[in-house]
Amino acid sequence: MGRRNDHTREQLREMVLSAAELLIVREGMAGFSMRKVARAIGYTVGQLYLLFKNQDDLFTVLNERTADAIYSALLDETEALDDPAQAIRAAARVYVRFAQRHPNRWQLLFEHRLPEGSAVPKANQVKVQRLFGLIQQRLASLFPEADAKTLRQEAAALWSGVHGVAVLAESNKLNWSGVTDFGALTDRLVDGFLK
Amino acid sequence: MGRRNDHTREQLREMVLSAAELLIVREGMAGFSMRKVARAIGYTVGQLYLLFKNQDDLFTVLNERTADAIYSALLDETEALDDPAQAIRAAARVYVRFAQRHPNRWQLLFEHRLPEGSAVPKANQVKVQRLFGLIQQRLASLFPEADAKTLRQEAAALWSGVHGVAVLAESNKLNWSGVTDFGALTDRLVDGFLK
DNA sequence: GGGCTTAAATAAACACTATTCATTTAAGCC
DNA sequence: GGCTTAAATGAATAGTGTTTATTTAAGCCC
Repeated sequence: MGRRNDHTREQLREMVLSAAELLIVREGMAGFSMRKVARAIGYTVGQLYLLFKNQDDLFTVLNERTADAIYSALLDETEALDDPAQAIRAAARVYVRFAQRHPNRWQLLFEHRLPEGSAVPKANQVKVQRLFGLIQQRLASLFPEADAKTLRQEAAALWSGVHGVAVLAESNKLNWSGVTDFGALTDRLVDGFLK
Repeated sequence: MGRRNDHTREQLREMVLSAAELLIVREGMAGFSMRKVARAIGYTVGQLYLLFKNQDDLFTVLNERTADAIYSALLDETEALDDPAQAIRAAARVYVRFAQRHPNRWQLLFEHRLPEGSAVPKANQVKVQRLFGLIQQRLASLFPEADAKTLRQEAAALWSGVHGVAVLAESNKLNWSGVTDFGALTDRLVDGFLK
């Protein structure tokens, strides 16, 4: 076939994105291919390259969405909490749980690298930093007397730690002998830190 | 050519491993290929498959070596230290620095996944757990009264955190606004924890 | 309605990849 | 010197991302 006009360009992009996301969820990065995505939406590969610059571009957009999903999850579970310490604990647990429940999307977000030379787009950086911003705010209201710089460093240390738990919960590397309750592990880390 | 007998089977394996490691260091997982390795040692691809089961098998052996290298680095920088708190601080810094200095080997170790179904070989698991064991010991001598179980959990929480700093130092994801001194960040995390 | 323009979609090609295996080559032994 | 056997090759298979000439049909004008 040639021109069909079944869908608008925007609709097509959306179809590609959701098919790609489903494929990532089901088969992970290893099982992903542009041809599979094309087949899933009933078009040929060539069409994908009229909608996205290349595979990395497609991945970048998917990662934006994953960052949004994490942000929403964090917001949902913390915005009702007034106590900043409790909010941080809840946020950490949500973050770790997201990694466990959506390992393939998590991996795409944090392990996929663009070819060297091409920088991560601003939009993506902002969306990822926003996650961190939530914690920084809570920490600020927990320690109102602290100056901005130490606060940022403190937040970075804390959230690096939480990120580490998430990474290991998801990958099962380091295979902790006997430690399986990552929720408790997260609490331990956060509580150890907030004192 | 056919049979040459230039090298023993063991020598050949060693040649493959060091060529593969060099390639990983230089070009990372993305730039790696079996053909490049074969070319580098002056043999054809087919030969690689007489020496290693497949690419994943080769990667698994490389990862064993990386785990060894990290273990040696940790041991070198901590065995002379008597104070367990200082030893843990030093170990954490070494761990993070390794990730920064050898990002491609680090990535292969912690981000490469075997196809689902095939388990990580025992030898590899042991070599990675050994890293964690070092910290656990130091923590044990720091808190002699603690029971084994809480000690393990405490060590897991601490080392997850350190691992998180390493991951983020190496990947530069989360792009901390302004935080560039990951050594200081590591100290902050460890010190926050040891209290 | 028929022809024209133009955008949408395809199909085929290119240069790669991991992996397998029949075939060839040569080293070591009788 | 001939035979056995292990070492090494080379070609083939089935995939990959990406590009591009070509085809198709939708929308518009006469």
